[in-house]
Amino acid sequence: MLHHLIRKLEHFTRLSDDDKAVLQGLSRTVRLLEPGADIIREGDSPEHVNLFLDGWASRYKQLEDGRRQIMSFFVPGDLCDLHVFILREMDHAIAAITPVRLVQVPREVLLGLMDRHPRITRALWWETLVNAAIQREWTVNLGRRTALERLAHLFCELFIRLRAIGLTDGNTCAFPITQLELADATGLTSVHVNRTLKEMRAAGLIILKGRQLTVPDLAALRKAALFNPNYLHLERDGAHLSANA
Amino acid sequence: MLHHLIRKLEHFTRLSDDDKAVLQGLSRTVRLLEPGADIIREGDSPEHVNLFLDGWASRYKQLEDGRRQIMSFFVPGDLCDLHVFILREMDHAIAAITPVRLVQVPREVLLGLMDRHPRITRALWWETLVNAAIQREWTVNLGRRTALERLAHLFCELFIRLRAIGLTDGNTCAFPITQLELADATGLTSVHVNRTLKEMRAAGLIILKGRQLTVPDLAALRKAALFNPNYLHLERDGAHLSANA
DNA sequence: GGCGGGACTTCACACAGGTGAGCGCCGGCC
DNA sequence: GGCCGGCGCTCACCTGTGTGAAGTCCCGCC
Repeated sequence: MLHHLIRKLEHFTRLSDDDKAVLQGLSRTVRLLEPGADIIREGDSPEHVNLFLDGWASRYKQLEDGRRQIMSFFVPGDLCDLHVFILREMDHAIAAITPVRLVQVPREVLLGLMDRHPRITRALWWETLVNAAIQREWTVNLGRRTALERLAHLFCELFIRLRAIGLTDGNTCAFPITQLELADATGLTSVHVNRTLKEMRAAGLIILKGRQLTVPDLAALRKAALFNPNYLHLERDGAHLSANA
Repeated sequence: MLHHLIRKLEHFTRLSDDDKAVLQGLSRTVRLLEPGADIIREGDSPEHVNLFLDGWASRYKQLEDGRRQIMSFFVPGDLCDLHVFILREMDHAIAAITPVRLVQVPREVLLGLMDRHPRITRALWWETLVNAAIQREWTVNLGRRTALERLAHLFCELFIRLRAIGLTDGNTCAFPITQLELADATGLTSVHVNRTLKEMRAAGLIILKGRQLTVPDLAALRKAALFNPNYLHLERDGAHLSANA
């Protein structure tokens, strides 16, 4: 059930069989959500940490006048925010993009786990730090990259994140994001996203069709995006995972 | 020495005298930096957690072609990243804006503290969550706000953060940021920042002169920025701090 | 197998913000 | 007390991206 999370954490550290069993033990109280459903709303009181098993979701904020910004995407194996329950209320919302299957980890379970399993705790800290780094990189993306670079960067990031958990097939992966959502994530309009995708397709940078993304030449896409993967803090392409790669 | 951090944490929870003494005990190995000096560089291996006692600093990234984005500002009482030392290398740099005085907290000290002082630990988690929320808000700022709104939002945020640690004087605070730095933080050019500041001054939203910011009407500035302070997760304007406000 | 709605695509036009350059002020330094 | 460099400020012009609207495609549903 939790193989995506485990596989991701193993990019940072080796986990013992016991560690893995403990993590697997988290998977009670599974929650299912339909596309478009809110997982949590602004103003709600966070009670547990959400862990995504399957499906994609987005974290977003909406300004009073309707302008919307997606602040991050969740893919399988992602954790919401370690310790969110410390906060009194959510300052943003999270919505399912595709059908989503997630585990709600109660605070006591999480705290107990962090109390007793130092290796897992360190791995979860790593996860937290990487998420912060991703958020910072998005800041750079929105602040200083052009439309084409922004989109290329997002494609690179998501492709590599998915590859790290084994959800790519060669140079292809699922990509269930609409152009409107891409616009809300990159600070553009859907019209301009459309124009720019056209340009990227013409340049042979991506093939994007039927909720599937193909990256014919990752190096070229990286270059177009000024993409530097260091902020994901993966051990060089999962070197120590080569056994089961 | 650490009153800014303590004052900030007390917006989240009451700390015992013992807790405060423990925090004060952190202040060894103080480091001094000149304006412009790098506190840590991209590629460096983080060895300890930096805690800012005095002065302002910025976290930034530079693209290959020189475009620069400031991803956050550090003010007194701010912590760099709890547990950074878990990562092998920095994915960005941090530079002093003014003369900076900071404490380098070694990993063992920090881990020991988090082992023995649950209340402090919870407060530090809160700090971490708030920093993540600030980073997300910057994403919204860059993605969906206009130039004037972005600047107004930044002024609101910094004013309120400074007020939370007692570094405002009425509706005035220190503001040692150049227009170029403002541009790098808001994803604009310095020319356009200048234009926009002119407009904001004309509208009576701010008085900015000689490294000092005055906010004649915070409510008006908030409105202009579409600013919602919920993401800072401060107890309503330091309600429980009223004793020493 | 037709209908409806969401997603994608395109167009003509508008404007926020970028570009490159130049000037003046001010404070630090020899 | 003069020089120098950083910062603030302005200008004329340019362009990347937004706006509003409309048409098409495709898939799920009755």
